Amino acid sequence: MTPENFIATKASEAINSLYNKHVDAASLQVQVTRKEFEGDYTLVVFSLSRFSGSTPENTGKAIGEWMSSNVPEISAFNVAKGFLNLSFSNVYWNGLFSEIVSDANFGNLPSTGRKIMIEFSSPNTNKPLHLGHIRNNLLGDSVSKLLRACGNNVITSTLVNDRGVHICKSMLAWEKVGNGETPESSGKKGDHLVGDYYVAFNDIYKKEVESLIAGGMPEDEAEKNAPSLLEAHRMLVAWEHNDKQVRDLWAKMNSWVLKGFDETYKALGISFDKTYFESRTYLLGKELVRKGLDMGVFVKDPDGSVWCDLTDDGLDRKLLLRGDGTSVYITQDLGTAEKRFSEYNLDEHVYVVGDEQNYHFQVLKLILKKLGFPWADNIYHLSYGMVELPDGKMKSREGTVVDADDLIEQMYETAKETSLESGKLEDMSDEDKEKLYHMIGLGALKYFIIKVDPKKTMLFNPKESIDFNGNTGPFIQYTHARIMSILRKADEKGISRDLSCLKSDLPLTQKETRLIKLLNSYPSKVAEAGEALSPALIANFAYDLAKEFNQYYHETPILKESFPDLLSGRLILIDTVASVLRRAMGILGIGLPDRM
RNA sequence: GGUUCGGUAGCUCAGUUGGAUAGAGCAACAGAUUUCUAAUCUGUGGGUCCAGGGUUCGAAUCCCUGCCGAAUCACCA
Repeated sequence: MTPENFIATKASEAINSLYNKHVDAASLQVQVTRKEFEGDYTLVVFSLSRFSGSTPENTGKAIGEWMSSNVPEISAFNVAKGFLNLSFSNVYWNGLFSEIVSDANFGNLPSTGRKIMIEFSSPNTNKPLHLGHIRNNLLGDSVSKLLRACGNNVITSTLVNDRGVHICKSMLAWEKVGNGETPESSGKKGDHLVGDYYVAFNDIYKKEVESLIAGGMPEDEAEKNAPSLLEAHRMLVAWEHNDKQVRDLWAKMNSWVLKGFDETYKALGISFDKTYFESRTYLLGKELVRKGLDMGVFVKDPDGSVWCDLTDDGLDRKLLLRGDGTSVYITQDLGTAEKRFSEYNLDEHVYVVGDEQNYHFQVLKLILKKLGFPWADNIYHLSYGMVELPDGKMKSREGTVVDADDLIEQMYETAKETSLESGKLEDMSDEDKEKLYHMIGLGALKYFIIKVDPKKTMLFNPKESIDFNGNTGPFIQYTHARIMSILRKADEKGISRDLSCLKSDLPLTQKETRLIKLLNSYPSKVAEAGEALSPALIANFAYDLAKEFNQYYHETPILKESFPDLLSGRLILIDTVASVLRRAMGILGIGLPDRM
């Protein structure tokens, strides 16, 4: 039981005993006491005057007196306005501390038996990943780990958008001006190579449009009739008709891109349990359209196109099948959702997709509901805002896109520079150093992005992101490294860390009870974050804990003086801090080094 | 125009089911290193929580109106 629940329960008993009124413990408000007041937890008593018929102050006093004489764990109380501040005894904190230490599975919630699929990343195979994808990938990866920590069976998946006219554009440009260039022959990473031809296509296209306009064609018509664009469309049709030459080229270039993506994912420390390819799923959903027509939830227009009328729900009419019978994006999504739920027997499905698709997912859910699927309510769109740069939005046309690989490299380099400046790693092997630079650089990047509320448009300042102070990943990594350093030193000195020293009368300083309080709140923080699909909550928790530890570290000579039991108890405490930091940062996908 | 989401310190962001004098970091300034790692810590200054109204013991938080910003409203994906 958490301290908050404990107090609520006891307070409910107090009210029962004092005023002979029943009040549900869950309805009572208990919060952590603010720093400037004496006490550990605070019961808000304003609303309890109705039971006592007295002022909040008197009510607080009465309940406080009852608790301090009837609840041995409560050592003191004071009342300020309508707030009853309660202090726990040293015995209680020691007990709580022992519980945390002895729970090998601390912070991992019991199994829910629920199976959840989470789809994220979902890249197009015509260009490399950029900063926007990084936010997506990091969110998806950390949320999947968070849901696992919450006791769910999680399947990570990605849907590779490997077909469509945008892919044909890269292919076409490669055919025209590529001279047979390959990743091997050019030394370029596959996704970058293909991306270059996507850019090359746009150059060709732009010139064609210009010359058509110069020849007297209106702009909008020129944009539709540029020869290369028409050619790309013909290529798409050939692809759909399984034209061998087109398919071979497509398969070859896609394999380059996918290999490039794999490297980026590996550098980010991300993997998927299941990879779907749009080229194999894009025809799904037509069955559902038929079903919807039979059920009368869809309508067919005279031209043969099929629609779902959502005007009663405050939305528009949504197209599901074109007049020629071909499907559109949402048709495919309906089909894949149905397939996944039935194939995997899912309880929930989370989609990590940018907020420009909020409307799409609103519609998707609504249509699935109209089709009568009971799981339609268990679809969550984890929507995230755009990443902007100090000089504005990223625009691929203007070349202001931050490339994922470049960024990762840049973070690594900065971590390396800063580490070299500190000069603390001279005796470390080169191999370990490389690992460490990567861990720090990536930790900085991941933490910077994950700590921001997903739905907010965020500003990414490349310079500031590589800050190793303050609320950053490296700060937490550094805190961990310091703890490990102390533990190493303790081992050298032969100081034991025997759990038997944890007796109920071990004296604790205020800073130490604060640390225990924080540690103890971790499981409920995980539950809360899992509920809200918000790894940012975990990031902020980790920072709070690291900060609290650093303050403690500064004013407490951990290895100096004191009795053996006290010394041993302190070491166990900071060891537990390190272990909870590892758990929390593990959810964010951030590694913690033993030294740095 | 409709819908959805944002607006908190100079900047980047927290702020729990409505609770006490709204918090961090960065930047600025002033301090602390014979140390268990100073990549740290302490202090100072900095606020019309977009504006106005409402609900109540109590509002950054909930409701209404307005202002500003973003996304979206495709036979694109």
